[in-house]
Amino acid sequence: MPSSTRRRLIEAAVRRFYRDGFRNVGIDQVLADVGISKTAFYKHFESKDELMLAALELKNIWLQETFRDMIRSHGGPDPAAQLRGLFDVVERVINSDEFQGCIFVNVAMEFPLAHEPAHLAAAEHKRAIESIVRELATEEANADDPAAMAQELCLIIEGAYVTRQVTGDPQSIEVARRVANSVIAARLQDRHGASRDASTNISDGSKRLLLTNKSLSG
Amino acid sequence: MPSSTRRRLIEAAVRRFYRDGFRNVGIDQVLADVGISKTAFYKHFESKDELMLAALELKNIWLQETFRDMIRSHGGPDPAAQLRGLFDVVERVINSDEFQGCIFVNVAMEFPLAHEPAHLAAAEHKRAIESIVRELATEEANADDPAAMAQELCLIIEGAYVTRQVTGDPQSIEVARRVANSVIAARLQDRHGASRDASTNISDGSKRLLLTNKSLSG
DNA sequence: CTCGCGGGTTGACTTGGGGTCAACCGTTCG
DNA sequence: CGAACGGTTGACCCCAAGTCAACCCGCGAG
Repeated sequence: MPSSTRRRLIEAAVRRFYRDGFRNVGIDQVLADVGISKTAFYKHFESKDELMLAALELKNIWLQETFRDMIRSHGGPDPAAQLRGLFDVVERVINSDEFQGCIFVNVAMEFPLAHEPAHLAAAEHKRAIESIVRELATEEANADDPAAMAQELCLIIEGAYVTRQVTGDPQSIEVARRVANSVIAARLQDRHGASRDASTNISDGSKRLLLTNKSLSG
Repeated sequence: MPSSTRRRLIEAAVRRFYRDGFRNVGIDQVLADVGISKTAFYKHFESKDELMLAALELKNIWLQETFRDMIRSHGGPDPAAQLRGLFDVVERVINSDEFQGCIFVNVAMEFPLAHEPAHLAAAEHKRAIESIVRELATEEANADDPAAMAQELCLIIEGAYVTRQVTGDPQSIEVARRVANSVIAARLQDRHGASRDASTNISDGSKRLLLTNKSLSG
């Protein structure tokens, strides 16, 4: 059993590191959150870096599950609407109270060199998300090239995250939706009457999700 | 006159901070590059933060100029090709030897809180780039909504930068081009025969730029 | 019962980076 | 000449990461 203290450390670390950035957070702050001494900490983790990696791991599986669940819960017959529903998920993430960008992008920027463990974790996470989107495109839509569409949608999602985070502009989801609609329209076969509404600004799924809206992070 | 030493400090700072991240770089490394003592440094700058801000300022004007120049030098009669030419610039940036993402995004991620000076500088830079793109869309193309198109293209560019930086995938420019082509096709009036080639994968301007390809950073 | 062990404590310590300070040096320019 | 400028050295402070020794407590097994 991973000793509930370890868990609590990881969770506190996620919160702190995500909000303030890894290098900006002293280990002491995390320790204060958990109510533990430094010496005790180093019996659970070898280093601050290892704590961060554990935090990323947690976020990684958690986010994949959340993404999958939320997409599934948007089950509808229309493949184009399904794909657009992706951006309802992104919207929830972006509009969550504590949104500070995608934690994996953040960490990849703090550790710019590709070989660093944190950077690798970020890359792996992105691959995982892309493969979720690819599944969706393959199974549920009549796309002419699901893999290409997944790449495109993921690039748009990244753009939405980072634009929102850097500029603070809450419009970026709407921009992303418009771009996504263009891409989806271009990629989808001309069935279901879904191909020619490329520049409608607001997805029809926008209002479907009105849940708690807490504690999300891309 | 800003005392060429100051300039050299800024330039060394740009290199170091960009490659390794701000917090990862000790001031001593920058000082070693320039060949100056710590005390001397603090006669030029109040703090490491101020050095970083100066470095961002330099990059900001430099990048704006570069962007403007490179776009202008792609002057051609076809508005759609003009807009697509934007992505030749992005491609050069992304494929430059020392590409490590957009330095402004990087710094905005290292300083996630919106009120921090570095974060503000990043936001301002992005606004400036967007207004350059908006100019282009307004002057040179028959876009139905230039402002909206500028937002969309900038979001795509961000997506290309960050995807490339996080995953290391050099394909991301091609993905971005495809997405951009969809958007441009959807946004452009149906003149010049430019509207229905939305999913052609490679822009025709790709090969036009074969210059030195050194020292660019988004 | 006691021994070991897991989880925790304290306090003192080292190392490294940001940043300060005092004192000194050489060139240039009015 | 002397002030101002750009530079030096070496000692110093503070803070955060990480180490170490010593101690405490509860608990299950021999």
